[in-house]
Amino acid sequence: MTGSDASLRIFVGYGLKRAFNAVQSDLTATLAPFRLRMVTFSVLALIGENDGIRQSDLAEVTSIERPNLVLVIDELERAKLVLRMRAPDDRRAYELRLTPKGREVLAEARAAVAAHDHQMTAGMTKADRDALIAVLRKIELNGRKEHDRRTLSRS
Amino acid sequence: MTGSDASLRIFVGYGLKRAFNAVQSDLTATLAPFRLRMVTFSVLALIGENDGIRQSDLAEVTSIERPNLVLVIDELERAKLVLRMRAPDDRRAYELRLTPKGREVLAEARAAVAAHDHQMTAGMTKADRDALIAVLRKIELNGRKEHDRRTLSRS
DNA sequence: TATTGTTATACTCTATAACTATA
DNA sequence: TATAGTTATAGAGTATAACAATA
Repeated sequence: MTGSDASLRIFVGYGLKRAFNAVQSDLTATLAPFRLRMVTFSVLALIGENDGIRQSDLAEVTSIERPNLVLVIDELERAKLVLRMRAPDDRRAYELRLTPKGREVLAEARAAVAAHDHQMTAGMTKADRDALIAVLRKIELNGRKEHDRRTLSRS
Repeated sequence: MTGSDASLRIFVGYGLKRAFNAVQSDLTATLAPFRLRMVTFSVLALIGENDGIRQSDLAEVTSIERPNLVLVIDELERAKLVLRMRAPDDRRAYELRLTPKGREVLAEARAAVAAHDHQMTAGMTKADRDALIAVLRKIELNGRKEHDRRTLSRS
């Protein structure tokens, strides 16, 4: 007896969870050779894209709580991929920048992640992928909208 | 400065994670009034769909490790939603069944989850949703295929 | 010997409160 | 008084090893 989950397969959320679990597991294996985790890869990419971004802005973009982001940056700094530089105009803040090594590792890891992403979506055209990305963004926004509705009605 | 994540938005995996986070957060709020978590709801639904299923088969279907599933069933049993009954043909095993209260709570929770799922996919037609579910399943299978490839090449 | 359910445990992820130094 | 970064900590969620009862 193997059991069936047809009654849950009708939900988008269930498919989302199972698809994400599969992707997460493969992505973790993809990033291991670079000594990166999903979260350190994302943060590395975001610093690369937003040179000089501050930790609190980065926390905002990633939805990572500030205290947890501190540890992520510590990890990237220890690996000599990222630098914390005191902001000249606000001595409480740090501006985050990639080191040359950080740029190099990011480029290589990004190529590996791109290959992984294409394998996960094997059998789909570029148009399919773009449509999927748009739908996922729409779901994310619907979720945020619901969250705001719940939050406001509690105030 | 708010920061941009365009360089990650090109990945399906990134969209998947962000969409799932939003859905998870709303689903958790949806299930709270029933004193259910995502995992207890899923397990409740699967027992409802597979009357008499055994814990090890349920662990297989859900990809939940056996030791962790024990605690989930404990929680559902304490809430009087599920019964462990000794299997007549194998006295090591338990057959899992819903109580009448379990069936009742499942029906109500399932209706709430269906409403939540539709809100998360607001703006999509039924055909859109079905197509999305099919794509997500495809990704899940691609992931499993990659996992098997990696696992076999290590043996 | 192998399997079912269980216990104990550890590791990761995430969330919150409170501190410091600056503003 | 508020904000940036930090520390400490606690709670989920998840994973593994080892055990008792049974096959």
